[in-house]
Amino acid sequence: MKTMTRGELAKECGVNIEALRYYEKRRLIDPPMRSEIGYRLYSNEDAARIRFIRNAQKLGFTLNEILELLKLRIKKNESCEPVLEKAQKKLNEVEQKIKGLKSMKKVLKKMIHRCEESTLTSDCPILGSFESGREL
Amino acid sequence: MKTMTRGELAKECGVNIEALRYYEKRRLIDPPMRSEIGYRLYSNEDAARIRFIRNAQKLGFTLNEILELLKLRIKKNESCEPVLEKAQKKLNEVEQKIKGLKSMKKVLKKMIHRCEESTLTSDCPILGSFESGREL
DNA sequence: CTTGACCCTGTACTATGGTACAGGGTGTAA
DNA sequence: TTACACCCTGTACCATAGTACAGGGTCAAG
Repeated sequence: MKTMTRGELAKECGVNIEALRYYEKRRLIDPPMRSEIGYRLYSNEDAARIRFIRNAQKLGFTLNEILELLKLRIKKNESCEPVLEKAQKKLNEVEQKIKGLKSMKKVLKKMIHRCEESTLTSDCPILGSFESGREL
Repeated sequence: MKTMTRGELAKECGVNIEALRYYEKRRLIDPPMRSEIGYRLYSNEDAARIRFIRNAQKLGFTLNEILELLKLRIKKNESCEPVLEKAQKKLNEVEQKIKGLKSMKKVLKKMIHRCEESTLTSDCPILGSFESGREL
């Protein structure tokens, strides 16, 4: 199995090298293997995890929430129930977020549309459409 | 026009009273009118703004980004161009976020589905589907 | 055989987004 | 008229999520 050092992984995932140590401390990634002289050796799975973390953060999840997401898996001979429940809850959250973003998208599109239609010298009739909040 | 005090607005929007002062300092809301004895008097538009801010935060926008969103409007006799450009950029961001959330939703749904299908004593075949990150 | 580019640990500092007083004013209700 | 619930300002503190050293080890190239 191919392994990476901390610097390599940081580069590959576009994160600061110190963030990797921080994620380890926060238990978002397992303590990686170590080389003979004590260097961390990361796997491709670690890289996938880091990318997952960054993606989820951009979508508005906190590190604690991401930890919960990452723990959502079933071990052999254990009941699915608790995982199912959490997955259901997360699914709801995700659907709410999508809904919110879709409203935002709609308003932005309307705005762009109106901008493009009006001539540059006339005023755009958008004032008040966004901050009214009624559409979110 | 009906006005609200700080406490009333905070209650209505479900935010801490001090957050309102903070948003004012960060220029996310305009300095509100004051009563004779110096109390802040907020309008319904202020309330809408506060709700917008909270919504946008849940969707992963920072206060600076939200400020940009809120500034996206066209004043009379000004060119649409710069606003159009920013709106376009924001639209892209929003669409990316939706895409990411949809992937997450797909994985969660698959998980829930598999959980529901399997009997409680058998193992769920999910191990590794999520943290691989390939689906995001 | 030392210089440079990595890595290690521990600890301190930072930015963002609040939250919590302290010390003081106002206005109504008992 | 005083007690209480509000409001004001300023400033200090807090959690989260990093980021940046300091002080030290390893190893390959010049």
